[in-house]
Amino acid sequence: MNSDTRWLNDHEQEVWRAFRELLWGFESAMDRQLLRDSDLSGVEYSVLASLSEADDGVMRARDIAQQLDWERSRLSHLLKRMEARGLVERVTCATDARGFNISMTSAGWDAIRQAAPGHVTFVRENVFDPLSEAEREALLSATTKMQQSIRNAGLWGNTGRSA
Amino acid sequence: MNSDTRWLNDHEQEVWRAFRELLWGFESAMDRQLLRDSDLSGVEYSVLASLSEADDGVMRARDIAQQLDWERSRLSHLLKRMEARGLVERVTCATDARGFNISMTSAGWDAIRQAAPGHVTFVRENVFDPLSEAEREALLSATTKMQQSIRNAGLWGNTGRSA
DNA sequence: ATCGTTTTGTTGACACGTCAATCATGCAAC
DNA sequence: GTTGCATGATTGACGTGTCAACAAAACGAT
Repeated sequence: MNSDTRWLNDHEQEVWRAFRELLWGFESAMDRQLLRDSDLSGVEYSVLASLSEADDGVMRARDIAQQLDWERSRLSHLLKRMEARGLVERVTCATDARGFNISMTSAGWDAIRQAAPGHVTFVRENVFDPLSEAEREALLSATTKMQQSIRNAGLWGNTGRSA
Repeated sequence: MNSDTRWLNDHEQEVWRAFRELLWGFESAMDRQLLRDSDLSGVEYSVLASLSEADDGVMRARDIAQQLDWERSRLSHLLKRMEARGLVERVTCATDARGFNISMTSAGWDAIRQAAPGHVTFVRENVFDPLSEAEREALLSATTKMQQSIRNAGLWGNTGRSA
């Protein structure tokens, strides 16, 4: 991987730079919109959105982590802060004394209900509206392929292990 | 923005989910590769790459921040760590007593020279190789349009102000 | 039953980012 | 030249992520 490195030509540089810029900027723009309109951070929104898809707003911590493809410790740290903010509650689990059921409080429900429309609108206005149908399809196939390639390289996800 | 929210249909959900997954996963995979092969974090690499493009490996901190579109404080914190690691040095600036010249040490040069091939190879293998020419073009136009849209919405970059 | 392993989750140390406050310098207006 | 504002950079508080170490319960084999 030394002198036979296939460096990027000018046009590739341009594509790469645009993609890279979007990569860091999109997330932070989304967080900014969320924080501005709803006082929820992006990660908090993710957790609440997962919970809201469960029937009663209750999930095992393990399942949330798996669904979001997060490390357990990451979730644990966040839940501690969210519990302190009154968005969720940890409830000991009846069927497994190790586990916890994470339950959305009514404040959590309020927060996600209030935040969702603005979030969806952000996605619609900044992803779907600006793109042609062909571009949307290309975006899907391109992202899928890149992800698959990274997976094959063993570099995807939480430190390799599925966690 | 309430009951007239245009929610996502199933296919849009699929596109969005794939894009979102890539958004967080790509960066972290890139960081992982870099850390594994070169003991540099992604942000450290960015700074060193910027510096390496200046003739002598010296830039004003302000210019680095501008080029990377970072907040000054972010750069300042990072430079403190990088200086502690011996990758760069802060040198007082002759022409402006407020400013600092950031200068790459020889250890910094070594690090970036050692890391660059693996990084470029990562990009080549996980972005360009898996995509068709049409997909590469669509990726460029799609990312450009999304970014432009976010800019128009006033949500791009460091807290709005150009910093 | 007990031993070893896996699963579930927490904790602490540290890297990293944002925000608001601070401080000194440059600079322009008067 | 001093007043006022913009610029360059740092700091501290705090939210966030990773990693490694840990503890306790569950489970599977014997």
